[in-house]
Amino acid sequence: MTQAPNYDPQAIEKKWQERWARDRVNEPDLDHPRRPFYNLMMFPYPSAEGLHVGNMFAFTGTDIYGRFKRLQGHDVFEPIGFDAFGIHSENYALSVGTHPAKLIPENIETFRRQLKRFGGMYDWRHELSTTDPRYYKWTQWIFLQLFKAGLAFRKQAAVNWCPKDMSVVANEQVINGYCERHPDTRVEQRFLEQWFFAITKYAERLLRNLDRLDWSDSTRMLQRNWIGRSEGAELVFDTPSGARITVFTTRPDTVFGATYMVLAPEHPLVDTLTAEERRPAVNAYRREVQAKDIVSRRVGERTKTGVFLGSYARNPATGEAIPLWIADYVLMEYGTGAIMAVPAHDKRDFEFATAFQLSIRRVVQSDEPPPSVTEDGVMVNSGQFDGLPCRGAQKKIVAWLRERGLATSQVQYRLHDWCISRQRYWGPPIPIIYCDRCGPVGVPERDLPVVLPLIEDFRPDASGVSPLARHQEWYFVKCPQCGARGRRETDVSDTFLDSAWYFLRYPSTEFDDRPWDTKRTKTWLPVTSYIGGNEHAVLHLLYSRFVTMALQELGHVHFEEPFPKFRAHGLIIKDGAKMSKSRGNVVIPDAYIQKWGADTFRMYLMFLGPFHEGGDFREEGITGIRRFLDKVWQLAHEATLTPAASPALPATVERKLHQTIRKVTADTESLDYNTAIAAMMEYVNLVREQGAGGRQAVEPLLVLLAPYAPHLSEELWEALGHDRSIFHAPWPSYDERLAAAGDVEIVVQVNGKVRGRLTVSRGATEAQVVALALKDESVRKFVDGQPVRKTVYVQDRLLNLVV
RNA sequence: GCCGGGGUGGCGAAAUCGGUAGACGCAAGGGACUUAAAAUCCCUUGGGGAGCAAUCCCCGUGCAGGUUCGAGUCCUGCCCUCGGCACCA
Repeated sequence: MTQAPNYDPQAIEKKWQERWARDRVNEPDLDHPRRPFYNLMMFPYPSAEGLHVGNMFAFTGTDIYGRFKRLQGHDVFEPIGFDAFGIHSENYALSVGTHPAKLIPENIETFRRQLKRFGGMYDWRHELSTTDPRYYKWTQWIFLQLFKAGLAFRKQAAVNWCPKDMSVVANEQVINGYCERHPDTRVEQRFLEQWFFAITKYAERLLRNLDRLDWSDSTRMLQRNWIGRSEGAELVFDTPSGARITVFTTRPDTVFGATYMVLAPEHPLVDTLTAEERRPAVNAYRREVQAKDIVSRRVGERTKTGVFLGSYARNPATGEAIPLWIADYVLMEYGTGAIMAVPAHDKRDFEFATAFQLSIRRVVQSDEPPPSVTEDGVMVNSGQFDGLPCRGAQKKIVAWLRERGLATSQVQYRLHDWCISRQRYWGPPIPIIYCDRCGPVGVPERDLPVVLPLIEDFRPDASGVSPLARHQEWYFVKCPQCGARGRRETDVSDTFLDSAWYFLRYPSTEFDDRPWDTKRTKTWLPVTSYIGGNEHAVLHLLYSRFVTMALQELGHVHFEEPFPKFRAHGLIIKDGAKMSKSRGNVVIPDAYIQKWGADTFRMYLMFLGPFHEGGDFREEGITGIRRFLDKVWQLAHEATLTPAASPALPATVERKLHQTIRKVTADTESLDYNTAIAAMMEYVNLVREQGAGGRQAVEPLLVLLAPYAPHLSEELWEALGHDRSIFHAPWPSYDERLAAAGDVEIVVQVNGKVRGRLTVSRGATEAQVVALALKDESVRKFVDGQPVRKTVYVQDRLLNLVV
């Protein structure tokens, strides 16, 4: 036998990466595709540490799917770009004392090299970076469209202020009261004028559409939770002062048990409702609460505090006068900022009532001591509603109060409007000019982009004003409407706005006169398949959906959901913990690729565990993949020696081949890459065992393997005499009959316990199998002469004899 | 507290509809080849027990019950763990 060349991954991977680039195999015809398939992965943030294995895990999984679709005959567009603006980049730049405008291009260069090295099927013609003025021009343009439509607006609001970042951060970037990027820094409460996007206007649609999106359930659940829909009613409580207090409640059936009321300390009616003699105490309490940061108010001390206002409201159901209080456990941002307190049936109200000795009245019968929150009980102490199940009573009570104008059905959402202002430098300037006469005016579209000036002193300070304000010649500008001296908005926009539309830009990167080309967009969007991490379930994915919906309403795109199909991948952890620089457990793939080659490393990551679950990175298993690829290498080189018309495969190998094609096809489609790889391994083991190599056994295998190990498959495909890329080959088809042919082993149970195995031909009847089973010695031993009372037969699988 | 994943050998994991638990791989042990090692190939490998042996029996998928001819899978109640939300009315 001729000596096969050694498998040298470094050499063949270089060879094929160069050839793919030369022959433009990864560049579909964007204008005339026959079967367009937009295969998208979440683009990376180009950190200084470079691509880590977590990125590579996600990108490999996406790339395998793209290559699989390519082999199935689709024109696959798999673009790549960089999410390079943002506080994260800026903080890093500050820490190393280099300007981000210098640092980011270097990082991107590293990422490019790594992404090319691992063999991603990227169309580099359409690379983008969010920091490119050619890109963020259109980020600003989107802001202006939303501004014109009234969907971007300014609002004085309690915002989260991170003292480390020295900037406002969105609710989504606050984790348990701590800054997402500074887990040891508590976020403070500040009142500032900020730009918001009106995402809450779309809450219902964002929620409802989830039902018809083909998304991972886990992701949909996270979004549902985040949007936080509650059904209930708004009830009106009159006061002697004439002021009416509206409350939101999910339990209008308990209104007879409302024995006091609580307003948020910031509630606008507090002044009106405070009795003169209580004013000092009330004001002191309000100051005390304001001094607290959002965190200690929300997640810190849960001890109930509050003060009595010295006045009363009338319970609309009972007509009783009930005392009015303010307390910081009621939040101005949710509902109406005021509640009716039902201490018998709400845990928080109960704690408060107990602390301040307020009366507690049960209105739902229950065996538990108060507070009982059950909705299964029967109404008591509730006038004409006594005896009704409280679920049914909800509607009746609302209807009864509605007649007097004291109730309306109401839906509340937990979702807040999206605060996009950042008092920082490294982002797209918000394209607004303030004029004393005209107010905030949008920068005219012909003047876009508002270029981020290259300033050396970009360090933020605690003033709440962006560093851009220090740049005088940039700051002062003529009002586009009246020509008077105006001032530019100095805040930049949230980096999540950059990433909320990048998928729209990819197919149209060469156009500078439009954000996206209508025809290209009609051809390629919405995105056919999107794969990414669940850490973006409520940030990026929700924002992108909102921006797309708004753009659709404004007539700029033809669809309202950008990602009809989304799959969440798992997380690669290390030693049981999330990889992070601070833990020092970040794994960089370069050394592994250097040692084992990209193909081995790609497959190793996919074999680690289920793609949607992720797994713990440990190096040990990698040799198993290399051994497998060595075997494929050897089989293929042996096959080059067999004639083109090689003899037919033995029946067992042929059957296994068809079963393997079936399984690899199904598993790759569902992203179950670990079991697809296992199936290919089984097949190779069988072929070797049977000594049944040859072209017929190997060529279909190489195509199945091509998405996983593209370089190796190309090399072997060429060695077998093909002169076009393996990615022009058709995905193999299987014959269900051949996959099923042959004998089957049937398990014989007696009373549910396995007592024997029979080999019969496929499709054997129950009678035949029973007859055979009763001849089997070990089966007879357990039947032991007793009459068979019942038989259960599962075709081609199992027979159970019950005696 | 609420909402979701998940708990299977020494390890990573498999197991369409309820139908042979542990595929595939790692590690480990034994053997072959070799002067030797590496590589490669072959065998063994959930636990316990019986037997000279081929082989056979019992137990086993977090815990306790249940449904079923049959449960890793379905139901009830717990425990642990990971993730999300959280004074959200």
